[in-house]
Order: sequence, then C-alpha cells, then structure tokens
Amino acid sequence: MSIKVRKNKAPPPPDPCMLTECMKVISGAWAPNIIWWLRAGPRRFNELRVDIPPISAKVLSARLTELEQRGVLTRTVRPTSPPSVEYALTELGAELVPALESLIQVGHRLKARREAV
Amino acid sequence: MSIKVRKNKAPPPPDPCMLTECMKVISGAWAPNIIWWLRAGPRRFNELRVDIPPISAKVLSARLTELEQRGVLTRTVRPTSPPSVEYALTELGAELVPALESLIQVGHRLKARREAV
DNA sequence: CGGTATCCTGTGGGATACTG
DNA sequence: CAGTATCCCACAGGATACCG
Repeated sequence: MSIKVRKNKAPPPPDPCMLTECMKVISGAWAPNIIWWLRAGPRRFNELRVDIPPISAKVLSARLTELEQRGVLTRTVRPTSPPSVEYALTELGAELVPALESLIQVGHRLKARREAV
Repeated sequence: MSIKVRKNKAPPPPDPCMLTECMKVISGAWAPNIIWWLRAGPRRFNELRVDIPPISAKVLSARLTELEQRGVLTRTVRPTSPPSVEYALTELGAELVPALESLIQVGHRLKARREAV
C-alpha cells in the first residue's frame, strides 16, 4: 500500500549540521589540493607551492595552519640549514584521500557527461 | 637502498587541476547539504528550505540551478495546483553520497579527537 | 508554492613586499 | 627556505521585498 516512497516529513537526517561542520575540513579552494598532494608522503612548503597551480604563499600558509589545527596534517620543523619544514597527513587525514578519489571519479564522469551533450 | 621513500621531484599527481574542478560540484556551504538531503529521495523546494538549517531562498535556488546544470540533480515541475517542483539526485549525483558519508565519518573522528585533547 | 530582484557584508584568495 | 604583512577585490551568502 505504500505507493509513495517518500515521506513528506523528512528523509533520514543522520547528521545535518555535522555535514556542514565536516565539509569545513575540505572547504576553500585549496584544502583538497593540499591533502591530495600530501597523499603520497610528506612535502615541504615550497614543494607544495610549486605542486599546486598558482597558490599564493599566504593562502597556502593559512590552509596548512588550519588543516594542522583540525588534525588533518602535521607540521614538522627540521633544524637543518636552510630550515626545512615538512607537512604530512595524519592517519585521519589520510582517510580523506579515498573520499576525494571518489569525488574525482564522479566529477570526471559528470564532466564527460556534460561534454557529451 | 631506497632509504628515502619520498621523491623530491613530485608525488604521483594523477590529476591536479581536475580535483579543483571536481570540488566545485560540492563547493559552497550548501551544495553538500542539498545532496545529502536528497539522498533518501526527491524533495520539494520548500521542504529543502525547512530541512536545511537557515538557507535563504536565493542561495538554495542558486545552488539547485547550479547542481542541475552540473548533472547532479534533476528538476521536475509537476503541473499541480499549487505548483509543485521536485528535485532528485541523478544516478551520478547519487554516487556522491558515499563520498560524503566518508567525509562525515572522518570529520566526526577529527572532531572527537580535537575535543579529546 | 516556488521562486527572482536588490542591496549589503564577510571572507577567501591574489599580488606584492618584507623577514628570520 | 618558510613564511608574515598589507592592500585590494570578487563573490558566496544573508535579509528583505516582490512576482506568477
């Protein structure tokens, strides 16, 4: 008798506001890129600057700081000369990578679909 | 002999700019929420307005239009009275849901970790 | 009901210059 | 090398009003 599958009241909302909260982790234009480029291992500040299209030092710095505070990555200063700073994903940060890969997969196909039309 | 795992040249960059491109699909503060609330089935405009915290009609409208153009969701006008418009995820759009779930999982744990400290 | 139009603000991000 | 400081802009998003 259930002709209407959709309940008018609401669809299962396991965690509405949490989503917004979680999305902040990869918010901004560059955060996902940073995570992406760190997925193969630690990178240094200027390496990331070169890796990632044209990201300004200011923004890269800001995003790295933010991601560090969120527990996505670690910052390690190595007392060499000249100074060297390595950024690496934490365990939890690394778990974001598969999700990003999924998004990329779908994104690719969405794009292909749009261009096919 | 490979003591250093990290290559100084670059980590595997399968698709650097594509990431940015793909992230646009879920960019903005609300796009993920919209996808999220549609994952259980079609919803109408005002239902989404109520579902999603305090999103303004303008922004909801803008995001829906954008997501429709990107092929993430469909818009269906039903000639009832009063008029009724249903939004639903496309097949590809639905594939974004698992990725969002992953992000939420990690986000939760990141948050728990921060609060534990 | 399902939007659009207008106005306004916050902030992410770019450019450039400078520092330890 | 690894940033910080300053200035400036574009645009996502909120509030309110109005429309078919």
